[in-house]
Amino acid sequence: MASQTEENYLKSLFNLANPQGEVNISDLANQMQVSMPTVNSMVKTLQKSGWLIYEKYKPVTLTSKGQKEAALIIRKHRLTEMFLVNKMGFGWEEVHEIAEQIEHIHAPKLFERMDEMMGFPTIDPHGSPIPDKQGRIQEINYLSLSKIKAGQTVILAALANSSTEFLEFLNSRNLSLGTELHILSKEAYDHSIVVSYLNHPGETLSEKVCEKLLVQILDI
Amino acid sequence: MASQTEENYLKSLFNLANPQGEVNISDLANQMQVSMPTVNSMVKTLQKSGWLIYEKYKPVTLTSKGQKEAALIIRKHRLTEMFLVNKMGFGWEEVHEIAEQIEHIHAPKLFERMDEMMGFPTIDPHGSPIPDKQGRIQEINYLSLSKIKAGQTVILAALANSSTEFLEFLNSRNLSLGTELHILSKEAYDHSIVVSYLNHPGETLSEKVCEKLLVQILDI
DNA sequence: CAATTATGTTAGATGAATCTAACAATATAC
DNA sequence: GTATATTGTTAGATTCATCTAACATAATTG
Repeated sequence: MASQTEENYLKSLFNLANPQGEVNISDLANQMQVSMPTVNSMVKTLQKSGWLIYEKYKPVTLTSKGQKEAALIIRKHRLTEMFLVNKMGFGWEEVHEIAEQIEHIHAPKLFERMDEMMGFPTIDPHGSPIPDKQGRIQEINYLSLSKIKAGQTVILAALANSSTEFLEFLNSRNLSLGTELHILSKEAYDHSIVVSYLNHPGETLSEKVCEKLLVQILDI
Repeated sequence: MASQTEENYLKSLFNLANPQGEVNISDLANQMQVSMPTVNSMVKTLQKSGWLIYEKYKPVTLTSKGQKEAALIIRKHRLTEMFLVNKMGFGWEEVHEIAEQIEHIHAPKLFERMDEMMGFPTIDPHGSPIPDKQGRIQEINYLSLSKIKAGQTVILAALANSSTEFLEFLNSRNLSLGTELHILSKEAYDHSIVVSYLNHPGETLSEKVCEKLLVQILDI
């Protein structure tokens, strides 16, 4: 069984993996906020337990065992976030820190009960998919709002970033998942977008914000 | 802030304290399932942080800061147990192990929400008092069923032991908190008791069981 | 392609929480 | 009240997760 520290490395490895599944030591060190030698010794440990493949001076790759383990931790994290929002009345900006701790609890029944009580949700409060019990993750390919042409109507489906600051920004603009957005115009100079939704007739969203808003095109 | 390990020592110290608040090193070692030298070095650490008073070759005593900290951890444990039973449908025999992990979560709002959702309960699923937010614990002096005379009627109010085995025994006999018990007779030889309750007209309870059943006398 | 920059590794140290072996103090019991 | 048993302490080692300093390899770039 992986220690809490090891679990956090697995999660970071999973999230940092490029399309080939590779992760650089320096990126991992940066993500984990530890020094590179620390990562170096930890990847050796993780390799010994069969969680990843490591060769000197090469990026590391999770084994399928490691990928599954990571996905199951992410499953616990996302189920917890959804439970806190749906069953305990938390705001979507409050749940990450708590889920970060609860994801390490070893109690299968606890997470099964959460899942059951919520009717087996497939996404978390930020629109990210919840891996299933086998650690399989359903990849949904949303589009970034920054890629949408003026005139189109879309539904806000997920967020590419779920930092508290970003979530609080969205709260201040009354933006939540499921909101229908009409793209009124795009500014060529700074790539900002003007949208209308609900009782917001013309809200300007910067490129930085648009990149993080993942949407589905509404075909009417 | 105390580490998870330190929190467990504080909790054990709180539970093992005699009426003078003293705890022996050997009892603590036994409770924590570690060696005495380990406890010896840990009590020195805990003293440096002001959680307890330690003098060579003397039993240790929690400071009031240490007592409060311990009570607040126990508060989180008991709130969690109650939440798992009342809001998530767990049996009283299933919750200890989970609460043992969740009690170390640092998230005041999580426990405040649990408390709120349950209407601020004062006891946990095993009848033990839940310390308040200031770490004050309301001492309730129930009587052990083994001390009750034949002919009396009592209400099962709490348990002096909450091991899974004992709770499963009680489940098998349909005994739960709030059950009204009529003491039919006491056996002088082995101190067993015959009680009637619900649809159990004559159930014999051994002395060992009676000692762990804490009751209130029903004055009619 | 050689020089520079970025990335990765080794060696050695540290603090936390644990252990065993050996020793010391206190308590108990004839 | 000494001998024995219980309880507590010291010393020294171990494992985990971390660090810094120094060095090595790989990648980038003029």
